[in-house]
Amino acid sequence: MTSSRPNEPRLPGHLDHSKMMKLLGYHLAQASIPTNNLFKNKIGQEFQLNKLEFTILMLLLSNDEVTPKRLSTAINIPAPNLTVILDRLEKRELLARTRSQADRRVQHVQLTPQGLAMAREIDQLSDVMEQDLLSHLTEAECGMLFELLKKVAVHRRV
Amino acid sequence: MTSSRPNEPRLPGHLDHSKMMKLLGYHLAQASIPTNNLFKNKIGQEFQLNKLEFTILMLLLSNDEVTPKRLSTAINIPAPNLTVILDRLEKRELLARTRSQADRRVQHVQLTPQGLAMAREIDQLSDVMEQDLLSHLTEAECGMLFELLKKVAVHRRV
DNA sequence: TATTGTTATACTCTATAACTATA
DNA sequence: TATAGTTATAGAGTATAACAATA
Repeated sequence: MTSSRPNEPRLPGHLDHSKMMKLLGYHLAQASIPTNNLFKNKIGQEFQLNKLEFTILMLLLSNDEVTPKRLSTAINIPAPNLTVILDRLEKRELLARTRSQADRRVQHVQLTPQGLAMAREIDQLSDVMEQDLLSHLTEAECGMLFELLKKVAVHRRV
Repeated sequence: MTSSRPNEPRLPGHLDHSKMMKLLGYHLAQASIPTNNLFKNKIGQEFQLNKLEFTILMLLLSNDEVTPKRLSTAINIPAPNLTVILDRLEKRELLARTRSQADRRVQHVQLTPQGLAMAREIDQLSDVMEQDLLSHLTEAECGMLFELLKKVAVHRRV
């Protein structure tokens, strides 16, 4: 029952996890632990933002004429959930929603001055965070890792 | 406000996501979409297992003398949540909990014959899933990707 | 009749405190 | 007094159906 390779590295708890070490999904999850923790410590906690909220602020920083519809498509969350998130960010006066004149069903979502300032700040902070995270990798390794992850991500037809 | 690189690849919803494309965490999340979907379609749905339950079955397949304590340490979930998961799997008669004779506080968690059969089946299925997922990568790329992800995962001191 | 966005709701996951039984 | 495991509970995150307003 126990693994035939007793010198494999083991999990905390000293359990053989060789059955998972062959799975990409497991490695992705393991690699996500430090990135998620770093995000929480460096950005999430201080600015009271979760990953989705962070992403929304970043998208608003680089795009005009953003609507909830386009956002929910882009980040792949159901419209009702996005409504709640936008409510939250609007209540904090980080963004504002205005009705389109051309089509009154549509809303335009824009950063407020405070939202813009915060978005710029966390954008810069994310660069620092990234340097820390990737300090163990050479620049070549880093480029390779990103390219390989993109190749996996493209496999989106499932 | 809009990105200075208008020919960058864009997100569904046609949004510029250049601010996220520089972040490892974002690439990990994007790459996790197909792996998670594939897991759900090939294993999760048919066997009614989530990722944690799958991991637990795999750990039980390769380890003896497993206790809830060791499991909760290994997969890093709070003990109360593990109790609920083990309850669920025990009710399905995939595993059994027995009191240790040496220390009656401790439980030993073991696969039942059905649990063992299922664990072996999903272990083999996970190999097939993996082939599909990595079919876009050469063997060298695949090895490189795993090594780079391990390097990132080691960065666990955060 | 279709689309944008909202409300209401339910289900899962995750996190914490308080408890029991054993040592 | 400390440890293994449980109970109860609260909070996030996620998903779906039904609705209002507009086209």
